[in-house]
Amino acid sequence: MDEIDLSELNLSEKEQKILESAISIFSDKGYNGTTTNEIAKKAGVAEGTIFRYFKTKKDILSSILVHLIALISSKIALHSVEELAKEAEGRDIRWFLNKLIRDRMSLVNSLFPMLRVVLTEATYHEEIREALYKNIIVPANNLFTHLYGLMVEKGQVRDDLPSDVVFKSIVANIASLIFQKTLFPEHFPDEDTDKQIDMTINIILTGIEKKGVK
Amino acid sequence: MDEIDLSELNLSEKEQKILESAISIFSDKGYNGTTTNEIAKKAGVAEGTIFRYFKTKKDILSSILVHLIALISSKIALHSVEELAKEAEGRDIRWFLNKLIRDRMSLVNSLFPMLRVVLTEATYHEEIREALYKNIIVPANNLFTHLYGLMVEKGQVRDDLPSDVVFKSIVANIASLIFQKTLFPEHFPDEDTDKQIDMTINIILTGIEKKGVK
Amino acid sequence: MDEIDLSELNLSEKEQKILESAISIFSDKGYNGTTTNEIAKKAGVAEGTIFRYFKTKKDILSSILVHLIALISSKIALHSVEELAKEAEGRDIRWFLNKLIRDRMSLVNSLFPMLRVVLTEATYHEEIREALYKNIIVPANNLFTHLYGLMVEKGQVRDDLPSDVVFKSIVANIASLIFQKTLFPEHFPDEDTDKQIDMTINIILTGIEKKGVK
Amino acid sequence: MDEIDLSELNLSEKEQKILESAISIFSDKGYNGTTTNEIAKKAGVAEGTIFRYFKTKKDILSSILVHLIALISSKIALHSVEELAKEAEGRDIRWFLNKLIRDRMSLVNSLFPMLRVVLTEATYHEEIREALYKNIIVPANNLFTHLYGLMVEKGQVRDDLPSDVVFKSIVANIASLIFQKTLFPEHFPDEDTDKQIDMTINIILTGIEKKGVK
DNA sequence: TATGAATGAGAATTCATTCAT
DNA sequence: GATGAATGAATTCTCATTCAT
Repeated sequence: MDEIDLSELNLSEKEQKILESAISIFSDKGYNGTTTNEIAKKAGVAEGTIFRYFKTKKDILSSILVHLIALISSKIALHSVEELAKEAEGRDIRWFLNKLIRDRMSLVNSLFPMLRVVLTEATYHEEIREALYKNIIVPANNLFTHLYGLMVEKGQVRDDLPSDVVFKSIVANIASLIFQKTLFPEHFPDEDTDKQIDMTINIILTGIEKKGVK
Repeated sequence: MDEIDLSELNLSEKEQKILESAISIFSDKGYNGTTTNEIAKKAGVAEGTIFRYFKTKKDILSSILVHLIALISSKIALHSVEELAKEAEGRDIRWFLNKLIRDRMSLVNSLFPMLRVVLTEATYHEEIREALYKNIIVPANNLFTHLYGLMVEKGQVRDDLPSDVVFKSIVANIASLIFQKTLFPEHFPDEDTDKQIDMTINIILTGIEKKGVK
Repeated sequence: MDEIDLSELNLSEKEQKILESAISIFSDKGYNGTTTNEIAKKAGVAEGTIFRYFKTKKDILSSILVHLIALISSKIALHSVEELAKEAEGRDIRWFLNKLIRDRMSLVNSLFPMLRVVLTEATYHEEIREALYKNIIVPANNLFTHLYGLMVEKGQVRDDLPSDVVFKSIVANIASLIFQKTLFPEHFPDEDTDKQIDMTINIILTGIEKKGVK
Repeated sequence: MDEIDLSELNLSEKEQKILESAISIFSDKGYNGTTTNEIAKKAGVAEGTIFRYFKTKKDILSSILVHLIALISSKIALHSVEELAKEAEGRDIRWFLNKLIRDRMSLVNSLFPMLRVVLTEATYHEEIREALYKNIIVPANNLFTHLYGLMVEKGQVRDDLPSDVVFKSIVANIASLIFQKTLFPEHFPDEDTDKQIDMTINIILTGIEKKGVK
C-alpha cells in the first residue's frame, strides 16, 4: 500500500511528498501512532520542513481529508459515472452493475490508504464525519438515486425498494470485499476475488432465496 | 456509548471498572489517543492501580481482545443460535432470517464499544487480526455454513452459492447498519432502523432484480 | 552468595528473614536497584510486613550496617585474633601470617554479601563511611598494630615500616583476592586460589626484589 | 570530584556536557540513585535533550564504559609505558617502579570518577565485567608480563613468581591507596600520600620480613 | 500482628513544535 | 526556504509507603 500518488493535485513537490508519506504511515499505524519524525524521514525532508507546509500535525490530517474529498468529488462523482450511464444503454443490467461495481472498487482501491486514514479518524471526529457525509455520501447517494431511477424506469430493477437502502447494501458489500482483501490478504487470494465479486453481485441482484419454491 | 457492562466476567471490581473505562475511552478516542490517566480518572482509581492489574497499557488492549473473544465465543457461537435452529423448524425463511439478524445485531450492538476498539486496532496489528480470524470469524462461518446447509436441504435457499460468500454478505450488511447508526445517529433515526433492516433482509433474500423480467 | 546467616543475632524470625533477603538482593543488584517487593517475596512475607520491622527502606540498610559492625566487632576483633597470638608463640612467621590471612579471608568471605552492600553504599554516604572507619577500620588497625609490635619485638619483621602501611597493604591484597574470585569466578578457578594466596603472602613477606643482587 | 574532562574525545559540546555531568553524579550517587533530570540540570540542557544523544539512561552508562576503555586503551597501554621501558634502561629498579606506579596512579586518578562508576556497576552487570576484563585487565596484564620479563632477564626481580600474581598485588595496592584517599580524605592528608606510596613500593619490593634473620 | 491492595509522587521516555543558523 | 538540534509538556510506568481488614 505504498503507491499513493497525489500528483494530479497541484502541490509543491515537498508538500506532495509529505502528504504521501503521511498517508502511507497513518494508514499503517494510525494517526496517533505516527510521529512527525517518521513522516519527515519517509518524505526525505527535515522534520521542521513539515511545519512550513502544515501548521500542526492535525493539519496534515485535515489536508488529507480535503484532498480525498477533492479526488473523489472530481473523479468518482462526475466523470466516469456519466460515461457508464451512456455505456449502460441497451446493455444487460448484470453486465452494467458488474462494470459499475468493479469500476468503483478499483477507484476505492486506489484511494484506499487515504480512505482508511480518513475513515478511521472519522470514527473519532465529528467534523470529519460531517465533511464526509456532506461531500461524499450525499452526492454519491444522489448520483446512485439518479442511476437507479433510470433502471427502474427501464424495468430493470425492482421499484419497491428505496434507492438509498439499495445503495447502502451495495456500498457495504464493496467495503466488505475490500476490507477482507486488505486485512486478511493471506486468507483471500487474488484468484478468489473475481469469483467473490461475481457472486456478491449475483446475491445483490437475485437474492439468496430459491426461486419458484416460494 | 457508556453502558459497557463486564459484570458477567468474573473480575475484581477494580479490574472491571478499569476495563470498562478503557473500553469506553478507547472507543471514543482510539487506543493511542487515550491516556492511562484518563482511564484511571474515569475508573475512579489511582493511575498506579491500573498497572497492578495490567502490566502495560498494551495489556489493557489485549485483555479487551481476550474478553471480547470469550464473550462472543460463549454467547454467540453456542447458545442462542442452536435455539434459533430449533425455532426455525417449520417457519417461514424470512421470519427466521429476520430473527437471526436482529438477534445478532442486538448482540453486536451490546458489544459494540469493545468491537470498535478491537476492530480499529486489528487494522494495525497482525496478531489481533489473527486472533479475531481464528476465534471469531472461522467459528462463526462454520456455524453459518451448518445452518445454511440445513436451509439448502429444505429447499429454502439457493444451492448454487458458497455459504461463505453469503455469510460475508450478511455480515457486511449488518456491520453497515450498525456503523451507520453509530457514526451518523442524527442521519439515521431509530424509527428508520427497523424498516432498513426489513428491506436489507429483503434485498439479501430476493435481490434487487425485477422478477419475471429476466 | 545466598547463604547469609544472621541467626546468631537475636532477631525475630521474620526480621531475620527480611534482613537476609535484603542483603542477598542488595548484594546482587545494589540498594537502589532492589525493590521492597522483591525483598518481601524472597523473605516470604507481605510487603507491608517489611515496614513493621523497618520504618523505611533506608532503615534496612542501616540495620545491615549495624549488624555487620556487631558481627565483625565481636568475631573478628576479639575472639580469634587473641587465640592466634597465642598460637603464634614459637612458630614460624610465615606459617602464622598464612594462618592469619586465611582466617581473615574466610571471615570476610562469610560476611561478603553484607560487606559488599555496605562498602558499595559507603561510597555514597558519609555516615556509613564514618561508622565503618570508627567501628571497624580503627579497631582492626589497632589490633594489627599490637600484633605487629609483638612481631617486631621478636625480630620477625622489619622495624622500619609503620604498621598501618603494612596493614593496609595486607588488607588490599586480601580484598583483591576476594574481589577477583567474586567478580570473575570463571577466570579464577578454585584450585588457583590457594596458590595465589601463598604467593601473595610470599610477596608481602619477601618482596619481589631479587635478593643478593642489590 | 567535578573536574571530569572529556574534551579529548571528539564529542559535540552537549554530548560532552551530558556525559561529564552524568559521570560526576553517577560517581556521587550511583547509577540508580541518579535521575536524568539531575543530569540534565547539571549539564544545562533540557531533559529531552539527553535522549537525543542517548536512547536510554542505560546508554549513558554504556557510553561511559566505552569511552573509559578508549581512554585507558589509548593512553595507558601504548604510549607512556613504552617510554617508561626506555627510560628504565640502566636505571635503578626502585626508581623505575616508583615512576611507573606514580604514573599509573595519576592516570587512574584523572579517570577516577569514570572508573568508580564503571567499577561499581561492573559489580552488578556481567557484560560490563567482561568488557573490562577483555579490554583493560588482559591487555594491561600482558603489558606488565612483558615488562616484568625484561626485569627478570636483567636479574632485577625474582624469577620464581608468576607475573600475573605480582601484577595483581601491585594493582591491589594502587587501588587501595586511591580508595583511601577518595573515601576518607580527611583521614589521609595529602602530605602522607607520598610517604605511603614510597613505603608501599618498598613493601612490594622488599617484603616485610626482616632480612638476615631468616 | 500480618496482609496486600491501593496510592501518588516521581522516574524515564516520547514527540510535536520552535527557532537559530 | 530548509534544516535539525533543542525543547518541555505530556505520557507511561515504578515503587516506597500507607492503611483497612
